[in-house]
Amino acid sequence: MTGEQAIEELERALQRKGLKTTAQRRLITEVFFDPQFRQDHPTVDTLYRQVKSRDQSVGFATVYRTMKLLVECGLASPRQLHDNQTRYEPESPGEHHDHLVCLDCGHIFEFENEEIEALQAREAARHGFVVAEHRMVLYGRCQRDPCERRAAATPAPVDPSA
Amino acid sequence: MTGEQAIEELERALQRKGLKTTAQRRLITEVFFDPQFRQDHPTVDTLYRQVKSRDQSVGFATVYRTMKLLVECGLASPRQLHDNQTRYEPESPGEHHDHLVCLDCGHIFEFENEEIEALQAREAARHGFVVAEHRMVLYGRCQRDPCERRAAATPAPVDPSA
DNA sequence: CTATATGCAAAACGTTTGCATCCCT
DNA sequence: AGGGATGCAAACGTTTTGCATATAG
Repeated sequence: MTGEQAIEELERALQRKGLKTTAQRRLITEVFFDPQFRQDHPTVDTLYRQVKSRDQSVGFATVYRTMKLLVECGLASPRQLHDNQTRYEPESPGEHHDHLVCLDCGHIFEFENEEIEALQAREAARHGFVVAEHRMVLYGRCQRDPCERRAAATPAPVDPSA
Repeated sequence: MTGEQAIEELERALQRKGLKTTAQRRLITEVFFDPQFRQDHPTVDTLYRQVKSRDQSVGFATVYRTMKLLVECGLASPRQLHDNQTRYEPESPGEHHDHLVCLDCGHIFEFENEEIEALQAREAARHGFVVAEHRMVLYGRCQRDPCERRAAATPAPVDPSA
């Protein structure tokens, strides 16, 4: 979904809920759906800085409130990955993916595996559950260039338990 | 592992590290390994209150520090489940399990599924990863008595994204 | 015009840390 | 005796909230 499409969808959702379309909401949505963030799982702080650079007057709280709003509208999903900050990613309805986090460089990969999801559903059923959603994060070491070099030298900066 | 066994193991680990056995560490470990907590995934706050009820003088920071210590000694594992509080569970070496959280009553079940873990490893390998650890939480609805009744009546108190 | 949204600052939250004191070893 | 451990309170980083003001519908 492009930024423009996202803004349109947001406006439709706002109208449905009787809420207002504002310049801030449009701007934050546009920044969030910017191609540079598509794989980036930005934190609110990151988004705030990006937004601020385009409109100095936007406040912190507005970014927090707008991201919550995007979640409610189904346009974003919050994720708790490797640190204690909430990260957001654009949501494409019907699609689901999980995460692979590199313990050395912190890089985040995405994957989707229907076989695993089927087994999750079966396991849940064994306990009398119906799965509504799930979170799965695998922690390991990636083979990207900066990371391989770093792996030998410095200690892991990522705490998987955090 | 019983509380007594845990304390013994802790003392061995402390000695190995040149650290000190104290009444507080023993008490916190004993409380944490109390049968009432075995399935409970207590937060630091819960543990603190339990500990405090047995020894009024124990401080908050000591519970935090001791839980971190237990993690280092391999006696506890921190978990981020459905809220923003770190929960701890007793660790039995070599064993791993994942969690199933009821969206209605917040009850936490545990499960283990080697088939899923094998698929996770394969998926990671596909991306050039070796999995060091993983977190998997399934959110759904359980069939316990209070929960089934509640499901129809009140909204879900658990936020899976938190 | 009115309800909603905003920006700011202050509060809240879970957690960590500095420091004087205490107490295992 | 001495280094680690404790309790307290203050600091921390992230997120939420109260409130006066601004603005969309």
